Amino acid sequence: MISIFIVDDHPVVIEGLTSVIQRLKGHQVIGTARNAIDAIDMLKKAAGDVLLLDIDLPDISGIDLCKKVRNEFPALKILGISTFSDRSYISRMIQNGAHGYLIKSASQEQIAEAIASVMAGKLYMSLDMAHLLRPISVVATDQLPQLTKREKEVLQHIAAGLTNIQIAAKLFVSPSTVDTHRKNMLTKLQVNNTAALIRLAVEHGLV
Amino acid sequence: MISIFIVDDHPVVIEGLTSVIQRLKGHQVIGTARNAIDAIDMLKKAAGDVLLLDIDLPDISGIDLCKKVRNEFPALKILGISTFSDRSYISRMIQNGAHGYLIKSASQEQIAEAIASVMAGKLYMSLDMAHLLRPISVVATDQLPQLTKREKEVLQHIAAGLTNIQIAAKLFVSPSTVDTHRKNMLTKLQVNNTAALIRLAVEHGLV
DNA sequence: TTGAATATCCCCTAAAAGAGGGATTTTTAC
DNA sequence: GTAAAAATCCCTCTTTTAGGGGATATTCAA
Repeated sequence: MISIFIVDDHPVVIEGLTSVIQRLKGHQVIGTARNAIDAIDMLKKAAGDVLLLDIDLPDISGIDLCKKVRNEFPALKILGISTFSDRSYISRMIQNGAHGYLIKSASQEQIAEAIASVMAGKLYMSLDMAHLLRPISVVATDQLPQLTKREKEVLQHIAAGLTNIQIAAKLFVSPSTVDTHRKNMLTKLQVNNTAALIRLAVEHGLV
Repeated sequence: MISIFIVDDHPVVIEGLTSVIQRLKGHQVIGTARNAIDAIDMLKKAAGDVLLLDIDLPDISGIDLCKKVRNEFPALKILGISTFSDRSYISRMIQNGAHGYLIKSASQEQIAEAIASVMAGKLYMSLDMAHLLRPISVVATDQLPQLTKREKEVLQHIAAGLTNIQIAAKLFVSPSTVDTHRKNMLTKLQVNNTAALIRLAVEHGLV
């Protein structure tokens, strides 16, 4: 008997998923929660085998919750769920330890298959999602020189197309400061202009 | 009986894969090729069910071959294979129609599983590869303003960190020309500096 | 064959970024 | 409590980009 816990802020979705899962042989829903705090509390009492986790939650994002759950309940398999439009979050879920991703409009068969896949220790990803994925750069992200918090902030704004002066205004610092951060990033990452910097940043998921 | 065709320029790899597959019940290797031309020729005679396709081929890249095979043999399931270091090509394979991706160091079990997955119409992706994937931008790439061939060339070089003068030297044109292309791209893509341009380009896989 | 798109080249000015340098304060970690 | 790291700020000078403008040859499709 596979025990499933559902976290989603939409009661309708919880209803729907629960009824689909109840119809599956050998599967049971052992609990549901509508926000992250409740979810953590309830999981502490009974974690089950598979967690269906919505990406949009009222308190903290499903992505952060995913990371937290992975740390506290390493045995629990996590399947991210969301509507189609949230696709840009899929991989952040996976990078934070999710074992697969399911769209809310999935069929009963797909849901069963997804659960079976993650229980078997595999990644579940529907084929129509596959083409939306592209690999991050060959150089592992964790062997990149570390950027400081402030540098990352500046980087975001550079990537958004802002100039040093605009960034300075946003961060309430002098343009000189922004310029210094920018130069330090160029040095750290061994590139010599913005184009190469942004390319590196986007390819490594820093932006 | 599942028929498998192997394309790889390394005889050792063909040997290895063949012997692994021969040991699997219900699987047979119906042909092998060491380059794309031979592969196409032989596939026309007997295509089989699954194509194990190396990314590095001497004549045309596995990625292009993948696209070609998809058009000519739509029923054939394609599993990309490569060494670990080629991971940056994985998704280009998938975007060109591959049904999964296998590393050459995969175990017999993983190979069997991959074949079974693609035969079942599913995507096969080993979990340790999953974290290397990130979704492409939410905005569909095909609804982006079209760049011309020359603009794309210039874009590549900008993304590589070259200045207009350096690009001009590479393309044997005047720096003014490069500058014009650059400005046209900024206008077309509605961004106002290089940072935003490169971000857009990388996120949409233009680079 | 003719017009639109593409590619090529030039001018100008102003703004922004890159490459050096140095310096101080504030945080953080040991 | 101290040393290292991070964040802040400033200077000069040069190179590169951005934002205007305009012009001509070529390619390509209708």
